[in-house]
Amino acid sequence: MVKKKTNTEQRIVDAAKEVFILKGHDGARMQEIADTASINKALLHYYFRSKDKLFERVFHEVFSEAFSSIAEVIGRANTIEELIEYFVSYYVAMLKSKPYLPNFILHELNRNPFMVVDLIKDSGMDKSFLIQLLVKESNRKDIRDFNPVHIMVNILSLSIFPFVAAPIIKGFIFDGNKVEFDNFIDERTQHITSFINAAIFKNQS
Amino acid sequence: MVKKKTNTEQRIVDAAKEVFILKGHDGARMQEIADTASINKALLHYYFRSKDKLFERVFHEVFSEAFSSIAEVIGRANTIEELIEYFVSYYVAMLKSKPYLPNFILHELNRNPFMVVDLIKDSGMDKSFLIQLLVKESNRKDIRDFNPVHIMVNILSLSIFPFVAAPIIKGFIFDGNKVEFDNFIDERTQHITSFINAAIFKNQS
DNA sequence: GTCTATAACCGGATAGAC
DNA sequence: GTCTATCCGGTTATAGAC
Repeated sequence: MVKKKTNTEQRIVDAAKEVFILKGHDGARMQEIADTASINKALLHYYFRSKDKLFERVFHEVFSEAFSSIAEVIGRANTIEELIEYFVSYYVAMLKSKPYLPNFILHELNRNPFMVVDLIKDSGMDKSFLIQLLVKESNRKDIRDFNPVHIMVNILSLSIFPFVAAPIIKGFIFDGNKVEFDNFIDERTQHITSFINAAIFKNQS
Repeated sequence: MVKKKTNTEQRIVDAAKEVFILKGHDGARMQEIADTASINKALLHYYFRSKDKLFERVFHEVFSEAFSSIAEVIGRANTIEELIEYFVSYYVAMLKSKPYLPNFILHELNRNPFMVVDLIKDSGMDKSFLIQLLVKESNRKDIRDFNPVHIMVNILSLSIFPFVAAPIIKGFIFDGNKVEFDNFIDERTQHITSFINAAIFKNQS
């Protein structure tokens, strides 16, 4: 049986998550984390030896929040239609509830690319299954001739990028109007799936 | 006539650009910038009063490298086909030569969202022209019924995101093979334009 | 303008009492 | 486990000679 984590330890991790997400690894201050957790700096070092160790813990937790169930979602798909639908609806819904995720991960991707890529490889996401499915489906008569890798990148781009660029879309396109932006996000799953389907299927009017 | 900038000043800005892009605002060190420019720290403060002032100068320069000609490119478009072609080919080519740009700007977008959005507004990019063109074109009989804002965001997403996520695509999809990744980028302009065209135009086989 | 030396400060980490 | 007090290295910024 897993030993129950102390209350303080979780409080620290939660506070660290908040500050690291807001300020990034380099911008975050141990003092601010301590203040947010309502404890003192020394205690941070008692639970986690260093800032880097604390960050590592936070990153792993945040990362698995994002990727723990994606492999299973993909695995259920038998056709490209299902893959698109499952993938997009899962990603957009998940990012709607955790909009900070893409920037947090991309930030670390720049500081430490190999570590992040290794984490993705270990996440259970089955690349060969994905490629196999896409290659098989690309032979269908009703589907246009596209490179499966581009299709995969397109699905990711259309789902994730609006969250990465959210302040620009909100500020520039919607003049800071939060309601209009939220509407836009709510329409997004439906729009992306029909947009991609229109692109890859032949003979639709 | 504009006074010619001293050699040293430009050397500092170039060095700062390099370091800030690589390490980000918070991760960059004035010492490293000085070393890169082959001068000493004191001289940095002689030319620019503080780290923040130097960063501001660098950011403005990098930003205008990215956006100075985009407004003119968009302005030449009369139809949605032209808009897509001009926009995608300009962006992908520009990002191919400056792949660091998206992350640098997105990083600052998190630190300072309003400043970045204000810069975009002042960049001469004519939002109403863009919307007007898209709305007009969306009435065409040969075009599917799509929300113009989503189309605009799609064009941006498909063009920019692969550069943002480059280490993941390179590392995870292409197993670190740089040549395959470069090929992928070279195919990208062509792929995106035909993908978007297939999505928005009716009755294509 | 450019340098060396140093001030002033900040932030991560530790010592040691309770 | 939790606290206060403090250390110590590193970083921005300045003083002052040349």
